[in-house]
Amino acid sequence: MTNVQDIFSDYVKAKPLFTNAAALTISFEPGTIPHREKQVEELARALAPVLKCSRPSNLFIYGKTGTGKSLVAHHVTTELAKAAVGLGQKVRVVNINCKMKRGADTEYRLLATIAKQLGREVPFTGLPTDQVYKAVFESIDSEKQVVLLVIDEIDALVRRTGDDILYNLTRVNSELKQAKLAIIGITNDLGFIDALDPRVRSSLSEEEFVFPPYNALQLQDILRQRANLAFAPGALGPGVIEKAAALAAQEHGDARRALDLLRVAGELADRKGETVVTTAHVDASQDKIDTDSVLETIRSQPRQSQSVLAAIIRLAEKDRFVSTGDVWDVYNKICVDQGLRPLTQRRVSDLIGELDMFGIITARVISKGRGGRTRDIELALSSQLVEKVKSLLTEMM
DNA sequence: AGTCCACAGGAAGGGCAGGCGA
DNA sequence: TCGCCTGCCCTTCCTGTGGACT
Repeated sequence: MTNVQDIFSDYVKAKPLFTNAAALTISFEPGTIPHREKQVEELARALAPVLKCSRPSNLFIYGKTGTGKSLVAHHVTTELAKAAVGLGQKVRVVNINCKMKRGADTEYRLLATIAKQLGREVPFTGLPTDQVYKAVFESIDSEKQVVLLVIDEIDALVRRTGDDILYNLTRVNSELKQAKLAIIGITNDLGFIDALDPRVRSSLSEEEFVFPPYNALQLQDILRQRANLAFAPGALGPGVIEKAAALAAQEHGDARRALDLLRVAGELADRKGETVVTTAHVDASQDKIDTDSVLETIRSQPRQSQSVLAAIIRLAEKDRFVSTGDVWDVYNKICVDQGLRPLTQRRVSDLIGELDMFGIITARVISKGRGGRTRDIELALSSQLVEKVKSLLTEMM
């Protein structure tokens, strides 16, 4: 039998793999950003007018997930604010991420978050919207300053709330007496700007920047830079960085994914008490990341949504073709068993759409002629993962 | 060509909870 | 405590639709 004390003492005695694991997280800001020198320079030039207290153009940054958009924007605006201090100017940077739940997913909350970051407390619900606009406006115009409003995942905001808020924000400048406001919009949806109201489009997107995906070699450079900070010398086995970079390059050159792969591979090796991270750990890391994210998504869903998924799994085991109507029938039975009040078919249809969006299922609208129009629903998970999901659902329901 | 199925999905609105000021 | 305002989840009602069948 293994002695628990031995495990602990082995762990303490073992040479540490990590020297600074934080260097592998997305929030870590390295001093330089490899392969984004051009973008950093262009963005800096576009924002430089701030230092002469004039308003820079509103900017728009496009690029897929993990292409360094937020990192570059954060880096340049932070440096800009520093430079401004030296010149006796005041630059305030307000960072908003619209994907953060309860942060900026509605017009009201976005405004409340902006006001809060500018030092003005606004209750997270309760006030009429025009009053919140007023609070934001006043806190921007409270002194002679340039406010840079960095809105990350701006497409998520517009999808949820429409583009009125952007229209209103872009018009704020004409009313400001002493301050100036510039908006930096960041999105990974390349078609996003075309869907905007033309008035918003022209004023919001005065200058555009496109961040291309990283290729495998560039990802290797990024990983090496971070790995040098994160791992002890000799902790990475041969081919580890190359493998993590190659896997992430397949996922549209996502640096975030590459960093996650390396970090989790390190954690897996560390947990087993091994002194070197190998390519096998990178493979295991890929599985673990995918599994964990799926299970976590499912765990965070409300019971109704879990019941819909349980119905889909039950049907998918019997039949290859699963339609919305089938799901609704089985879902109703599950609700009776669970003592849940069943939702309407309309609502269940939306829940199916959400599961599709999460990538847990794929739901394609098809027409079966006289058989009607419905969705063809399939599980998008491996059979191993389905088993794990099933036991998670039985545990939770 | 027209019909008809089984939904998709948009629009409107109800009910509730959280939070405010009076 | 009350009236008001918000977001959120949900229902109800409705129109739209691809393609097999008549």
